[in-house]
Amino acid sequence: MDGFSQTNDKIAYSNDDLRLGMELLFYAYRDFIGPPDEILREHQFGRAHHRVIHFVGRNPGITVSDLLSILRITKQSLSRVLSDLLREGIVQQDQGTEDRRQRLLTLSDKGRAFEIQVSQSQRDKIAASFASAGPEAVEGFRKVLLGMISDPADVSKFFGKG
Amino acid sequence: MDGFSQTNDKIAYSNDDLRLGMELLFYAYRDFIGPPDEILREHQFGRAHHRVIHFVGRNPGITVSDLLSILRITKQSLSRVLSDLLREGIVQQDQGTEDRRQRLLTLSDKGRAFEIQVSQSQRDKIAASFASAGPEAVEGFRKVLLGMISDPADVSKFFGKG
DNA sequence: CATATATGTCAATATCACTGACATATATTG
DNA sequence: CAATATATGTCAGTGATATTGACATATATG
Repeated sequence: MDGFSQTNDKIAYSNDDLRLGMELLFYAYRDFIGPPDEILREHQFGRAHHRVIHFVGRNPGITVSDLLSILRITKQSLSRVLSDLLREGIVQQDQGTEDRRQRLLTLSDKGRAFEIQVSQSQRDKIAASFASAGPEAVEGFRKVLLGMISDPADVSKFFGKG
Repeated sequence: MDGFSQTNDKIAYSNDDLRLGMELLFYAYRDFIGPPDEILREHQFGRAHHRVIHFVGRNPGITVSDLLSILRITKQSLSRVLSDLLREGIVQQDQGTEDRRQRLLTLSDKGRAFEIQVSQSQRDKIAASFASAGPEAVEGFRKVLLGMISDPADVSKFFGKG
């Protein structure tokens, strides 16, 4: 029975199954975002800075508006964070060539080094859990999380599925 | 090859594999916590209130200090949120019988109804993703997330594994 | 030229978290 | 019993992250 009840060919998950899923997500996220905080604080940065660094690193040349739509925050909120990172030389801003209104964002060398340093604990944690859970579990992890994302294009466009 | 490279009997995940995992977690969490916000705002509540409602509902009679250790926040932070919920009659507080210093927290009928209302979108989202991904994927999702939680006892103690 | 878009900035406000200090009631221990 | 520890609550100050609203500039597009 494996913890769920079966009706015809559909599997109905109990309230407890669903709550467990919600809590696993809460706890994993809680423990995932915690460790980088200390390093960030030494530089007077917070989690918002980390998110920007991550997504700019992942998508070199991303525009401000695309970054806003990933982060789902307002430009006023991004502004403070981004100007910190520009001032510290972590992120670079270049005028777009096709559309010169755009400010294309990339990490500097310093920014790339910082990204690696800050995210190391997260990479280690994911790598350890992936290795321990095994490839089928990893595939299931991906499938379920992808199914919970409102616009899967947010993800796939950055991983060459399109 | 399935997207990862193999060395002996260990599977090494690429930087991109790990980043994908990090982003899936970010996006899923982002989209998961968004929808309840509107309902909460109508009651002048925020996400912190939702978390308290969830975990008190999940663990009736939980003590303040156990709740604090789940949420990993300070008692001063919890205080504001908890007093809102007590004032609104969502959460009830009873003196412990064994240890009368303790304040045992439970949801009122009103609180249980509110919990169902606020969390409905999250249950729907998880249920849909579980159903679409299939039972093996669900098991993998659980395994990987559990592996990322620093203290798995946080979870298991509430799900009768001990 | 008129309008739309991409970006930036100023100001006010709310939520959620923190640290530090101190108070009260109750339990535990020597 | 006296001393100490624990569970909880509260006051005060601060910081990070987010919001809405208003307005400005540069550039693109019709």
